[in-house]
Amino acid sequence: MTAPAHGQEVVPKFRGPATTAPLGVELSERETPLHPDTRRRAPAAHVTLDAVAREAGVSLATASRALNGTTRVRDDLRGRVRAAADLLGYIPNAHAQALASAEGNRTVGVICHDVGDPYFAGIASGVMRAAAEQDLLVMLASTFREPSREIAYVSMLRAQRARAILLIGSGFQDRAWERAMDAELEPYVRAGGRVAVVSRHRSMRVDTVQPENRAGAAALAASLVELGHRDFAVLSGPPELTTVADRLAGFREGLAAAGITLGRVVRGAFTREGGHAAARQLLAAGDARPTCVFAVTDVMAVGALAALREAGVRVPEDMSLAGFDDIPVVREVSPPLTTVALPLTEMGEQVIALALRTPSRAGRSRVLRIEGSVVLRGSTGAPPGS
Amino acid sequence: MTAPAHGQEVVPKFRGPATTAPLGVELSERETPLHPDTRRRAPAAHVTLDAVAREAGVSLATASRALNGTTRVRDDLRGRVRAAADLLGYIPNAHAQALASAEGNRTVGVICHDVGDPYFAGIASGVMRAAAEQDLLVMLASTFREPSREIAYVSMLRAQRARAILLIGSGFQDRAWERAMDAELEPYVRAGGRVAVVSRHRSMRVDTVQPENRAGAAALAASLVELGHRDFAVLSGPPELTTVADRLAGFREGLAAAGITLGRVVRGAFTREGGHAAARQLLAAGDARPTCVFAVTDVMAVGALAALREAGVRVPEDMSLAGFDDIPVVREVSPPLTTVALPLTEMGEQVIALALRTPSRAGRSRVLRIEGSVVLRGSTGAPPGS
DNA sequence: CCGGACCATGAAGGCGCTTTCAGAAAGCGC
DNA sequence: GCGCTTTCTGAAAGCGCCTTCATGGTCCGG
Repeated sequence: MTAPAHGQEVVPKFRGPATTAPLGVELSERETPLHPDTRRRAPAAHVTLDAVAREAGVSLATASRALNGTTRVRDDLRGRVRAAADLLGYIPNAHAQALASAEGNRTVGVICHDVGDPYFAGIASGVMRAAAEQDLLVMLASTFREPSREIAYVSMLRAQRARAILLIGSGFQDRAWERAMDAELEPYVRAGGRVAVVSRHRSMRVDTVQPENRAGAAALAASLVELGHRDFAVLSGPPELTTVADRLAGFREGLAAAGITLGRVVRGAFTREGGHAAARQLLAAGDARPTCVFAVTDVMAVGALAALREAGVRVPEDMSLAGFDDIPVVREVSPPLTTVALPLTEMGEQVIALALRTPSRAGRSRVLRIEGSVVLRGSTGAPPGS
Repeated sequence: MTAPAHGQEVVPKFRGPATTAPLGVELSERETPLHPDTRRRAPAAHVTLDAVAREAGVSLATASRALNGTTRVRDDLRGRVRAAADLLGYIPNAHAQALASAEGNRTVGVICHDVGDPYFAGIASGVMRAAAEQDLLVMLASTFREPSREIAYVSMLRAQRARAILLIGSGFQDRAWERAMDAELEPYVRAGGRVAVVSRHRSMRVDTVQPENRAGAAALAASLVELGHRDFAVLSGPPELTTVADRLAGFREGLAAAGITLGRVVRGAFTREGGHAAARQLLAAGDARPTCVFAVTDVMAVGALAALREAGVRVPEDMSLAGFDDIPVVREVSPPLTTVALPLTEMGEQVIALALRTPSRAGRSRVLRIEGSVVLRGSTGAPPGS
């Protein structure tokens, strides 16, 4: 569908004036020297193994064996093949390889909510490191928290015959979605695909890296009570996320153990802005203010901290604030945030290891529980007037 | 290819004891219900188009056409094929598709230094968003700043016949490396592959999103001079990174324009810790302290800020501090950092757009210049004693 | 010096799909 | 009703590679 060839090609030798595009960016073209044959728009075909074999004067089969080392090949032939491959710049076609060999390809799929979020970036970083060690390529997808998109991605990864699919981040408490996801995953697993997840527990019979959200939140609550707090509020996220539900429940349990009932729960988006808005909403409410606030994620806590500062609420003198996850940024803000630390990078490494490990007895899924540890930092202190 | 049915199925009803693993994590197995035929380790073959065609009672060719809509197919047949595909849970084999059609596959490769770094996470996020819109799958690789690994990844992406390869982040000023990279990229481009980069300019005749590092740093310098500063220091990164060289040079130029010579330049790693260490080193030196410090990236600036605080140096009262990039965290620290803002997400969207756009006249590579804008925040002020 | 065991090699058959190419069916004007 | 064009369908040829399978050659003991 290329334009009909002109008899004469006219390339204006024109160093484009800096045309100014919106947003303060500038687009220009620069001329580059080119090999004569590149000018013709005839995408030089890729070098195939066949060409290598011919160049080396051996059969296709031998060339394949020489390059992959599957079978012994006479040394001199192997040398010739290698040399030919080099000379021609041969790169095997991974698709053809995957198709021909039952071995499956060397790619794994990772689906998270948003790589831009430090929580996922941390886990993804761990996954990448582990993948690199095993010589695997990672296909990363961000769902931007849209459940349907997550399913669509699983489907795409299935089409790619990814060796494993990793689902990172809270699932959704939605029956229909769960069923759809299960319907997508089940045939994949049956066909030999591996699945592992981080932070999901409902209806998933797959290997899981499970942060102890509930216990962690409970422990945090206990620590905060110990500081002297009695009036609490929680900045919560979307209730359909299992992580949110667990942390909230855990926090409640922790308080209950000390005979305290949780006060207000304000709901916000699972982002910095969500935390900011929730905190403002909390302050706006006329009620007596809590002495301590727990944001279900650090990302939200950071937003909340900003909101408190803007409102002139001193942390921790007027109000204590705590989060969950221990993303890097919480150590940089001031005061640094008290939180429940999760080993994010390590979790990423674990989840891929779990997926790739030889499956245990058929039908058994493993659960790797990750205990969070409460880290008290400057954002929490004794309640005012104590 | 289904497993032979058993007469009787015996599934041990055994809830595995929780075996405790190192690192405060706990590994346990849980039993899951399984379809009888899943027990046999005979990875149920994938459903093929052939099966769908047979189920629908049409030829392979028709089934293909019906599903892809490449040619008109009688409505009732198309319906039957669709239904059969659905029923069987057919998912096309992307490898086979890629191999058969010259269309190439729908994946793009992205190589960055480290997704865990907020700078790259921001750009990656933009890439992912744009890719999602175009229904593309992204293969993401982190080099962890090892040049050779970058080349290896390009090679892997070539093997995958990725539609485009995006190189994100500063290149290395190293002749041998450049040559090797070029040798890898050139055949790829000749074969119709697209390449686009962010922040590279040496020896690359490819589409580029180029932040104006030099101009940005110069403008920052001018702004700082305007605040009254005369004594400057720079916390610099690995000199082989082009970005570092440009920002440093730009900052020098900006100062020179005001007749000022740059004082100390302390070199550190391109990380938070690198910035921290560099700042400490700067303070440790007996010299008269500069009144203003420029860290070549925000990530380093954040580390430097921590170091200054630890050393009891007040920012900006005792010393001003500025960074470059405007990653999200700099707005959260206190004081918030002065920096040169780059539209990271947008840059990610642009670089993929650039790569995917129909190539301009043969041999022309486009350069999209991104102007950074100086954002003065709390971390900079008038020099002490003024 | 011959037969069998062993090995490296080449020919050929897929892997699952797209896409010509040719043929059957249907619609049209004369 | 005939010949023509216009549609749509099915057969078959690959895409690039791996992997039996069979073959020719070599090495050994007998």
